[in-house]
Amino acid sequence: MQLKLRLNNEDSPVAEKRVKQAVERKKAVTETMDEAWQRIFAMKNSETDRQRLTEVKAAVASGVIGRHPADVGRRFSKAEALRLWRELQDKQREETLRRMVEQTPPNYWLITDERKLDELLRLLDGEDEIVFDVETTGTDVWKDRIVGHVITAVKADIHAYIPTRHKTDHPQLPNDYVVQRLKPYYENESLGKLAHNAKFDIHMLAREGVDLRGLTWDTQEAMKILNENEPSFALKRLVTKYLGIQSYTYGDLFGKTSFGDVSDLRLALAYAAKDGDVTRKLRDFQRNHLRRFPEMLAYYESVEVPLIKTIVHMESTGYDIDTEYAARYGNRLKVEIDQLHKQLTDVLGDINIDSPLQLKPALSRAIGERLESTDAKKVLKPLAHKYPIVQTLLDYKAKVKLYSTYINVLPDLIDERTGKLHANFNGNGAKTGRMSSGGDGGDGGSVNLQNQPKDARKLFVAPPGYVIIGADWSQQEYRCLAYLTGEPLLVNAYREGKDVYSFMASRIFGVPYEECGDGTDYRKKAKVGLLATVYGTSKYTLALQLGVSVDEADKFLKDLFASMPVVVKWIEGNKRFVRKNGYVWMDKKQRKRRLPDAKNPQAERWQRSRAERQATNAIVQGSAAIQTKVSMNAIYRWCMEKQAQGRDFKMWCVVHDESLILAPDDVTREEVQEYERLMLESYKFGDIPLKTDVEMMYRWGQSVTVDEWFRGIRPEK
DNA sequence: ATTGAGAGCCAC
DNA sequence: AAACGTGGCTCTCAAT
Repeated sequence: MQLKLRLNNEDSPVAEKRVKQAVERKKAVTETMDEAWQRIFAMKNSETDRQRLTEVKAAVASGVIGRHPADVGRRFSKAEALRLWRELQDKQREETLRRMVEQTPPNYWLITDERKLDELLRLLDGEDEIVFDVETTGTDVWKDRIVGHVITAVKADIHAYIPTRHKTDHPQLPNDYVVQRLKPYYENESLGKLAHNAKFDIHMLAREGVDLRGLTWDTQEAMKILNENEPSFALKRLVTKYLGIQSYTYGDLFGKTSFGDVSDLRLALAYAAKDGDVTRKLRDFQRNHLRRFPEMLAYYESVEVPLIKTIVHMESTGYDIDTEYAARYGNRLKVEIDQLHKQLTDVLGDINIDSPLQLKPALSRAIGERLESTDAKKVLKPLAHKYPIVQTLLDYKAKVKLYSTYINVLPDLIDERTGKLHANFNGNGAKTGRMSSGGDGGDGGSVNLQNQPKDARKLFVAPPGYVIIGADWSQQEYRCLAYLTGEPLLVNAYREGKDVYSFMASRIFGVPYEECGDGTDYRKKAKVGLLATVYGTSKYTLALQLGVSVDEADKFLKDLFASMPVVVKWIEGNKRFVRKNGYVWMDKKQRKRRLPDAKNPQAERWQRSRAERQATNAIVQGSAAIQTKVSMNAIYRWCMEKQAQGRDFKMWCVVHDESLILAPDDVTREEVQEYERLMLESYKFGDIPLKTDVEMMYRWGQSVTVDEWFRGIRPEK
């Protein structure tokens, strides 16, 4: 009895806690600070935590900061260390701000009256280029507002800050007045403009009715050309790293305070004008480096820089979302999801189906098979025909994904002011130079326009009076491969206008072309095989994909390679090159993909193999992306020309190998042909013929052909 | 409440 | 340890 009682006591959480505390007290007494740090650094810390802990350790060691007397008796914990980090931040922040104001250089001008503004504008009249940067209330280009303008007169070496909407008692010029005075300069094409992340500033200026022209350099995008592996593209980080100029991030100095709430304008000047100053210095540094690679410099200036305005235009166009359709569709999905959920919990018990951790054991028990994971494609799909509950689970998962990531979310992202959903596109989101989409959603919500599933695309509709025209490059990457390699098999197939997969299948399997048509096993295998070649798929993965043995997959790969010896040699050459140089070139040396693992003797074998696979993939993917970007710029210019003629054409969306525009719904056949020509002629892959399929639609994905459209047939609304 | 990691899944 | 390249969003779960 006594024993049992004692055990109960020991087991109770209260007792457990007491024991723990006792142990900790003992540790606090016995543990030195060095040991405490050792213990904390041995924990699984995130990269930011590790960084912070390192700073605190140094600050404690040098006596800048110390433990609170109340804490000294306790064990030094990671939590306490991170609390100290925050204190350290505050302390450093105040000190830094004070010093910054004190040390403001005389060529930093705070402009709060007309006389001084006049003086700046007279300077600008003698300039060839300026740096521009707007300070704002936040980072949402659709909701936030400008609170001040940074202008650097490059030749004069004057860096001005013109506050316009700060919450302060200090006098300042009204924003409308400043915009009206600056507008002629902002819009002057022959006055060059430099900026860091210009897309943001151009959007913000557009809000004020300014159409920025003459952009010549974006230091953020330039950095992505100079080193796509850079850990951070924030201006301050780059300036600190490459120019050796100590520069604090906005967060370091102001935390979460909106810049408009900075009431001390001397402080605002010291911070803001420095941006203009260092942006120009960073541009000079970057240009010096890029000049050693004339093709890269030319590509950057003629494609990447103009692309920024193209993207601003596309993002501004925005998307009309059919909210009624979304509501109906969403409700239906919700009902179906609830039904499926009930069926699942009836069998699996009261678990969270959405938690793989809970689902795996429950499902394993239900079907009596040990499961490796609950991955739908790899694990569940093959079991679906055997167990109805697995099929139910697959249906449930698919519907939940569609509902919670797309259908239920899209209507909430409509901007109240513009009535449209605005996506964010990142011009160099991928290290290969492809664009990415997402992020920057303002209040949490954000959307990726490049992974909308077919069913979600139906929510995107043309505005009244417009039609969406979509055009994709047929087999963009394989035509690019044919061009880059000169592989006769591919080149001949494209020259003769044949179906490449059928053509390949015919050669690999020694079967007549006619027997390798659409839907045949031969063609399917050739298609998977070509993909495998470019991606460097192993025989093991290929075996899984084709549903054959590893030996058969191996033989298939050998046959495939034998049919395309030039491609094989080319891939081997890429591997040799990347092993020797640590990077590869994309088409015409316009871009590099740096893969240092490939030539790093310290890297593991699997890391080197991965880098070698990435090398070939990056050349193809990156070169295709160049075609897309050059064409986007051409389409944008064309839209502007059409608009000048009173025809309202706009870029709507780009998804890697597909571009979509909005056209007036009285669009003519000639206008559609102009668009098609831009797709086919803006950027060629040598003399490999290009092909594009053009579709006309009111609702994304529900299309008619151009011929049908001009015969009077209309797609579903 | 916020943050970060991991699993999973959408696109090309 | 991974075995196919490039991305981004949602959800859970643990830690703070």
